[in-house]
Amino acid sequence: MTCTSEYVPQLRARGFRMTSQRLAILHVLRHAGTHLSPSEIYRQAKRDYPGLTEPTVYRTLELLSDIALVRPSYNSSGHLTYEIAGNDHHHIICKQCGSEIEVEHTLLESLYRLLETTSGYRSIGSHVTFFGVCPQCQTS
Amino acid sequence: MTCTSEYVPQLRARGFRMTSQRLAILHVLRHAGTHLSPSEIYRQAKRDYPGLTEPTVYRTLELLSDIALVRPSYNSSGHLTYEIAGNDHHHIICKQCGSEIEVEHTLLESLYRLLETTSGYRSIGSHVTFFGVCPQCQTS
DNA sequence: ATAGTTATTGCAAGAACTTGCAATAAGGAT
DNA sequence: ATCCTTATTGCAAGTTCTTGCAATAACTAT
Ligand SMILES: [Mn+2]
Ligand SMILES: [Mn+2]
Ligand SMILES: [Zn+2]
Ligand SMILES: [Zn+2]
Repeated sequence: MTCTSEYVPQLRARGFRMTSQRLAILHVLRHAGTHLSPSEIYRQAKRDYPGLTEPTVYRTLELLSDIALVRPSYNSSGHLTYEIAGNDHHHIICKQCGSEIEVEHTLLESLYRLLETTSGYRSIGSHVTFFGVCPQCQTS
Repeated sequence: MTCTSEYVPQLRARGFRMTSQRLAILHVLRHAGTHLSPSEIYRQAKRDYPGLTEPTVYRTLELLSDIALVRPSYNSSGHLTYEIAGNDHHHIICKQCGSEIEVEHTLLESLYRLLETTSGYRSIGSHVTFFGVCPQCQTS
């Protein structure tokens, strides 16, 4: 499945257009498979499309988040990072050393049901980041 | 309980000093009782202590977060905001209209126990923000 | 009270992020 | 193929946030 064939319909369905800039950014995120900062995305996508500018990167990442093609999250220093949307998961980051682990979404499902019934809010979102202290840092 | 008498010992206990700047910032947050952005905190605290500068505000908020006197969180547009530490709670923000509600921490307690046992991480932190769609926005 | 130690601050410069607006180009229609 | 509409971009300027370093002031010890 190529980036073009996969993402063009998803953009069109919402009334958005595919552009070289968006394709370059999606390509970077898809190939990376991890969380990337806007500036790192900018740096890499510029290789594909040298005319790319920073404002476009920021605006594109926000759009792609809105239509759920990418997921925003915060790293240990509180800055926004993005990753390509895929299997649902969450993160726990160590407050002290910054080490990060993934958490299956299934662990949160009963909480989400509870939140939805008690709050009335729906489709309460994925990709949450929790902060704690990792096993290593607990000993020292 | 005055700000000075309450917070001086908490800073000292960790080897930090109380300053007019920190006192002014703590005072603003305590009086506000809601989430405030760094620039709003700066604006208000400057009234108490006109010499205050922005770098000090940012550094202070980070310090106070580290020692848990204030809690950081993200608003609907993804920007950092801070509130004075108090009763444990979390938030759900509507992705569409930005409306925000609080969630008792007790609702999350069993999840936290589950996360701690499965991950090995400890004291997994409070003040999480979930994103969903509020009752009003569901109808339209 | 005074002096000494060093955490904290202000300054200045830089990096990251945002915004308005005119120019461009994607997609639809002819 | 060509034109038309308007979503999208680049540019330039502005705002927010960060960082190194020298000056300041909080606390300790005398
Ligand atoms: Mn992730
Ligand atoms: Mn809160
Ligand atoms: Zn750790
Ligand atoms: Zn809403």
